[in-house]
Amino acid sequence: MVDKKTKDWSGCPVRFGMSQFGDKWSFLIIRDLMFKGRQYYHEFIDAGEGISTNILASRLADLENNGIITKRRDPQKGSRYLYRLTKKGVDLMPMMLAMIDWSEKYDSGTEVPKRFIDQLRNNPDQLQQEIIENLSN
Amino acid sequence: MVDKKTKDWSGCPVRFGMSQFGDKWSFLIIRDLMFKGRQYYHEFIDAGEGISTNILASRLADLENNGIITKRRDPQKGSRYLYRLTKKGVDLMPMMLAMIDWSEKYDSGTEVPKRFIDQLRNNPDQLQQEIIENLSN
DNA sequence: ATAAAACACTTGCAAATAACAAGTTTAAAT
DNA sequence: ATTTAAACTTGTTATTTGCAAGTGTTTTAT
Repeated sequence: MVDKKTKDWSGCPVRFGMSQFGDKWSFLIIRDLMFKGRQYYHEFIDAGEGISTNILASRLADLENNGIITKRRDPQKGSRYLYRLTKKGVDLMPMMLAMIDWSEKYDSGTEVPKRFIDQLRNNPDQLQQEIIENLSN
Repeated sequence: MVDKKTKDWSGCPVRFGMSQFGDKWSFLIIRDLMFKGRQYYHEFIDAGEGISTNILASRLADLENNGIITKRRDPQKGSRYLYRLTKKGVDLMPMMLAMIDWSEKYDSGTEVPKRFIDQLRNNPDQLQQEIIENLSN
């Protein structure tokens, strides 16, 4: 559970954000959903970040409770669930992109494709539109 | 320590960000420095978020090691230290502003001044300049 | 010059959280 | 009807956090 004690805290927008998605694993799940095309439980597990199954289940439940993702049966294969960003989740994109921009600037080892970072800096609105269109609905 | 195991991880910009400032307390310290004019240890303690002294000391050391803040003696009062954002720290502002924008949109209880949020949405560059000018150098 | 106060930590310990491994449940395919 | 796959859940151990109290350095007061 992310920031259980202050779940209902309100007033400061930074603290509100932290209470909604403010831990490492939540950020990585949102990244997977937003930029990597991952949408199944096993894809998050296999992403290679080393998240434990109980923590993944807990974070997915938190994000769902906070209205950032939805969970439903996969119509193609009913034994598994399909996780998707809601509008509220997609609206985190400017923040995620700002973070990517910053990291690309300060981490020499970052691996953002040149085309991505160029477009992020020259035409962020179009980049965002393209990413949104790529999210299956 | 924030994300000790993956301190030197590189490749993914989101994960890099998480390794540099990716926990609740680091975000709140950056918020204090960036928007609230706080720059002393005791001001972070007194901010009312309930951070423990050991955790604050640990996070300040992490942020300093990561080049996001600097620590020096206060020229006015040598018994205390002055914490400041570096350029690298100030460059987190777009991300922080994007987060504030999102929270204001989704948290009815948020308390961002109307003038701030209007300017954020209409003229973010100017808002940013004003905030930077307010940071004492 | 010495003692007291302010400030920024540091340490020790109990409580909470996360990681790891193994087991359970539900639906699908055979 | 049985087996397999997928998504958890549970139990245990390790790590991190929160809390209370103590320490070291610099400033202020006497």
